[in-house]
Amino acid sequence: MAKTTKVSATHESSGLILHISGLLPSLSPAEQRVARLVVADPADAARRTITDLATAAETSEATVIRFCRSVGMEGYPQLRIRLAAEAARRVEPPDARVVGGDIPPGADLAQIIATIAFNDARAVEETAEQLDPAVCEQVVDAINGASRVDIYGAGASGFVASDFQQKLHRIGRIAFYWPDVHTALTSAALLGKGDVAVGISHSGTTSDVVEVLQQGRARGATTVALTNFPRSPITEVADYVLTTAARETTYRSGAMASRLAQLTVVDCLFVGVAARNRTKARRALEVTAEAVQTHRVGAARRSK
Amino acid sequence: MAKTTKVSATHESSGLILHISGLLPSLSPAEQRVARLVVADPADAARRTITDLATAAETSEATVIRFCRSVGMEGYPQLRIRLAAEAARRVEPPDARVVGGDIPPGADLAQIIATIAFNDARAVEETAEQLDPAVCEQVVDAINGASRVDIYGAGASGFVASDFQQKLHRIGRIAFYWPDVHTALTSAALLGKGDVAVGISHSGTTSDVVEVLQQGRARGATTVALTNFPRSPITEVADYVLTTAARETTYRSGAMASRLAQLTVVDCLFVGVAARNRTKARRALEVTAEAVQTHRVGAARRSK
DNA sequence: ACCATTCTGAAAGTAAGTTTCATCCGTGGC
DNA sequence: GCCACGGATGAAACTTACTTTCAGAATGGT
Repeated sequence: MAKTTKVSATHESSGLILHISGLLPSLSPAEQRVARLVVADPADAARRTITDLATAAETSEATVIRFCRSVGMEGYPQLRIRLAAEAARRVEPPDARVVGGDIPPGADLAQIIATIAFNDARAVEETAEQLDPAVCEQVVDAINGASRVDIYGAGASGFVASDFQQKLHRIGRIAFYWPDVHTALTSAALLGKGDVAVGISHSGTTSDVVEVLQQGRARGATTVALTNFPRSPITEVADYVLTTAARETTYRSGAMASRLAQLTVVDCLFVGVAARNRTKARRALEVTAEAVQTHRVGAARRSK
Repeated sequence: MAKTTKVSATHESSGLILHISGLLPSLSPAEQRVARLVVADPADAARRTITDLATAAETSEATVIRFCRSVGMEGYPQLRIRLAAEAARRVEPPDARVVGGDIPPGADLAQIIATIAFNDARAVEETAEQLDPAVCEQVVDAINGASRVDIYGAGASGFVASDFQQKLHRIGRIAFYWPDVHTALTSAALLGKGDVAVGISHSGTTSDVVEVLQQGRARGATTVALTNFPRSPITEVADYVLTTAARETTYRSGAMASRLAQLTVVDCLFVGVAARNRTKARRALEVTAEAVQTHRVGAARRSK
């Protein structure tokens, strides 16, 4: 019987729309059509009856109901009122900055900056909003109790993995990051009960990372996935799933906002772990800070 | 002639609840009972079915419908979504969270998450706000015209440097990141006019980075500094200075928010460069994306 | 006491939402 | 190439929610 994978359920009142767009790739085609309508204009969707919406999505009512269930709602009326609530909450930014939108061709730098910052900040905020503290807590506990933590990530997610490793190391936790698949597999094979393996992948489909995590799990380690898509392959080999909430654009394929969201989650876990052992962590930080002191040059008035 | 009590229709999105309490005295007793429930807890009312609400108000469904009409709604479902929307709107902003504040000792994870996300998002937004588009433009131009770009950074800033390098590389620009000081110095020594050297340092005092940037400048390269402190040593060896705006806390010495701010700036520069040569950059991105395709596992049907 | 008017809920009626099920389609095994 | 299987899908049956109708009860004026 499976180790019940606990997807951090979008919790309480907010983030449904994000949750839906995260789930989008894992939905069936007909459901995707519904989802797109809903995401495109939640307020409008809330106004429609189920039959109406089904027609607009060129599908049957049954599919709309299936869609409701897929995104974790009981039924259509429930979805409807949640959508209304969310639509009301987001008092859309007045200007024409399409959330998650592409950068218009003729954009000048000022526009580009505004758009990127807007999307990045959003991704961070929304990720935090939908992050389930309970799941985080369990992950923190796992890391805290681990004799060793392995962190995996490829490409852009590799930087995040590396960053996490370095952070844990600075507070005296034994953590590793393996940029190379083979070494990573070897390392994962040596994990055991009480150890923790963290896999980071924006898409959740990076086979290398999934494989390594799988390996770790097979050895009895507690596995954690950090991804943007709660139903992606990586979540199937994870005991705990933490999701980011970045709506990526086409042009910014590097998954830019996603990276920031990942870092935010990493920071939260890090502070969580550090907070568990406050004095020790602080000492460790001070010592490591001192270690690089000689590589600093004078001046720089620290703003307090 | 019936006195069609046409109450000035509550207009558009807001004020329904107020409107209802205004009309309350003019309603019939049974309707008043309904109204009181609704006003007392709109969100709760929105969750109930008409039968449920009728029972709670000790009356019949018919009366609830009459109530809907009395307050200017078409029917119960309409009332329901309006109530949901209003209830959602009236949630106050996330209380006084000290900007840049430390994490309080007794904090639980939910608080930690909120604080970190808040600070991170602020750092990103504020960085974008104070970023000078004109300077960015010049930096973008310099990078765009460079035959080679060197990027330097140590510690946490090293990840950012590395990230920037990888991004530029993905769109076909020749860029390097040197994690090691000696190699970096060697590389910097080989820079020439028309090349660009970028130094990243949160504090602006990392001697390794400053030295290398200095070296690059001496060789005639255009130098760019990315730091949080506009008066720090690194700015003295830079032709262009880009600043982040992160207010760091004491405990979070890892300069967590700063890193996100740096990444945002990097993203802006990157998109700026990419936008200069749109089709070529897009092609390059597509090619590199394809290159990793075989390392993805199925499932997650990507929409379109 | 009587009628007119309004209020009210039961019950009938209609529309919305939900379930079931047969069919279809693509995939993988033989 | 064929077949079995499983998921996806919509038609139709079904259930529940919502709306209307209507007759009785309450009120209030004469």
